[in-house]
Amino acid sequence: MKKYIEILKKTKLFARIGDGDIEAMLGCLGATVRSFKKGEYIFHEGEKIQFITVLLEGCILVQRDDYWGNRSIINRICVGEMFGEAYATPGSGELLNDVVAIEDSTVMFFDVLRILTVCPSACRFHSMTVHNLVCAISEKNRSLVAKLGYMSSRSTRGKLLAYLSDEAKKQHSSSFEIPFNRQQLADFLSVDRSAMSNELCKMRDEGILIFEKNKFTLT
Amino acid sequence: MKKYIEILKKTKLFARIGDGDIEAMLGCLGATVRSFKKGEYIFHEGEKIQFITVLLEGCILVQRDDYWGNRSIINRICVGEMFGEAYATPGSGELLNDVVAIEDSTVMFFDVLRILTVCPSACRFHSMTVHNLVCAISEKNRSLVAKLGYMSSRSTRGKLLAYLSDEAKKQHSSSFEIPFNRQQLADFLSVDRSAMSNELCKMRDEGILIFEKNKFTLT
DNA sequence: TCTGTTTCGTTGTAAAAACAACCGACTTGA
DNA sequence: TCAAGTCGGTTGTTTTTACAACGAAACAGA
Repeated sequence: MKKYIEILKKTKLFARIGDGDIEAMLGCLGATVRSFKKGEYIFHEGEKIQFITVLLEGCILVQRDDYWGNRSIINRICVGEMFGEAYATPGSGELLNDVVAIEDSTVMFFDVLRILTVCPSACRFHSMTVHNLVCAISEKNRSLVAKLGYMSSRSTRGKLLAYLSDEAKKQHSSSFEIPFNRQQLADFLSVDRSAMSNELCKMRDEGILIFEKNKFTLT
Repeated sequence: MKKYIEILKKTKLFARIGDGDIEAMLGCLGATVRSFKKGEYIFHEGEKIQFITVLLEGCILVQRDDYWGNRSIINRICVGEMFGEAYATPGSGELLNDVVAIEDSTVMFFDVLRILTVCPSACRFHSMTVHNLVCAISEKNRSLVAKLGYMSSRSTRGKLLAYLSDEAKKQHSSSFEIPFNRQQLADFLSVDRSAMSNELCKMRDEGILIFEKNKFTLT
């Protein structure tokens, strides 16, 4: 466990909690660790889960394949980020998405009930963790609304511009890298890959942007 | 305040908290009430807010108009539901949407900092409220993911079927009413109203569904 | 009752997206 | 180093959507 403290202290869930305290809390929260190979599923659609999870190593996609095989990528989880939190809370139904490792990954599981109900005052940082949890879920909520914003554009170009300009803003630079290859970006924005590729090249020819692989510059 | 207790006790935020205790908490949480006329804005895009709000009377839309005048409806808030919670938490940026009353409405405001940080043990139901808050935000989160699911369909028909079948499931009946008129539904699904109207009629002619105004039956 | 407004279906046209198929550049690994 | 697989761009065709415009029905208010 100890070797993951450095990662955990940078997460939203354990913000403003000291190293020693985090270590003490892991037991209190019933934390467990598991590794997954590239391509392995961490959760399946339809599952009921009671774990909040934090990614310690690797990379994970939250996605969904519909009846006709169209894949839609909801979110990409990077090291230190949380997932599953919305489906772990009491009263939530089954998972609506698959969660799959796209690199060899390590994941830490927390029983959500122990976060929400056990020893709210006995463990001195417990209430801070709950506070952090509220903020983290809120943030996830905002990023979902942002994604709805990209997807509500009627055209492929509109979706691309909405996403790319938001990404530039987030990274405080008109030059930035995106965490997707072309197929993944298309699945993320729910558009056809070739049509998207086409549109990107058109925009490049019009001088709106420059790109090379997954590195983009808005001009 | 007293007359709103009946509504508040049915909300997610005050679940499992008794009438008397709710009344006592309103002061502790610094609750205030304000009324809005139909068409009035409760919050504007770009605002910074620190209030969690509960709708006591009326009806509210969370929406956004883009540069070209395309309106996109994120969510419809009914009596007893909460809004603004994702943008009220510390560290969140400005509001990404407008919040507008589409009927004469009454809203209760709670200072989020007083929920999250004041008297976590002094007030005996405070921690229960925080627990409720986590669950409520999670639920909002899931409904956003569900909406992403509708919108990730490539076709208008796919979006309609995804939304309508989900609504049927939610209301436990193949006959149900939706809370939107045609234009609002189109804005909610980010499609053209006339194209959507067209598609609905085609589906009706194919025997997939029946509808009359905002009452639908899937067959 | 008259009038203006909202709502919803319908139509035709132009634009855009999906789809399928293919190619070349690169990477991987046996 | 050869073969297979991945990735991204390109092209042409078909389907779908957006857009604009109109009309009928229902409704609200003076």
